[in-house]
Amino acid sequence: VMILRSRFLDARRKRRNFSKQATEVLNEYFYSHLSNPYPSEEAKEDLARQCNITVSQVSNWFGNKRIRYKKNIAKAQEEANMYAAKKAAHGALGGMSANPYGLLPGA
Amino acid sequence: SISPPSSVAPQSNGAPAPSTYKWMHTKRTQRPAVPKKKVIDENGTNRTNFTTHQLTELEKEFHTAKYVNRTRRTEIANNLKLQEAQVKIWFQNRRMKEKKREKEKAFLARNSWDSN
DNA sequence: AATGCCGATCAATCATAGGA
DNA sequence: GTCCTATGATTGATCGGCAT
Repeated sequence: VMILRSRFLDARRKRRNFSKQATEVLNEYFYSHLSNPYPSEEAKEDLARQCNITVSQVSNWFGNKRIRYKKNIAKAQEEANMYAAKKAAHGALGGMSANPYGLLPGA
Repeated sequence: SISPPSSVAPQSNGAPAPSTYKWMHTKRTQRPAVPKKKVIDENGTNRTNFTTHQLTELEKEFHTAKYVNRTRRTEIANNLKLQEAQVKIWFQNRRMKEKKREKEKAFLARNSWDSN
């Protein structure tokens, strides 16, 4: 209790988890851009609107996601494949084909 | 719309796709300390935790001026026992923080479609 | 060539939410 | 209520680019 951060001042740190749908939207974007999960400012604003959160929160989410993904690639890749499969099954006719996500569990 | 720190993954030919991409390996030099001087911590974590006093003083200074001269910066660093670079970085981060808050505020105001 | 600032990000940590 | 993990936010410091 010496230096202690006067953290109690950070009342704003009253965190609330994002809605399930919001997390779903963010994850879908993240895993469909796994080769470069760095949304542009515009993409962030778009995601923010879709998720009903702020742009900063979108930035925080991606920052945390990237770091934590790296922390445990093995575990995260399962989730990655899950989203990849989900997208593949759902977006067979979708309108995208540039360079999807591609993961290989064999590693 | 610009500044993706790292480009895309190799994705050459034949192979389906890499299981890992460049951004996943990027190891930002594990805390090499600020600019010059080096004071490696117990393990190498050089993220200094400013004391409440230091932060309070820095905030006061910021309230006076968003930017610091070289001379003022030297004084502050001396008084607070911080590296000049740390003071410089602190002000930089502080300005960014303020700007971010203003930005959110504006965006939020724009979003609240009341104006009836 | 050197130094400062910006914008974005990193990386570690804080503090709480959620689940067992 | 206790303990542990998941997760949003904060922040000192780094990276690349650009300006002075």
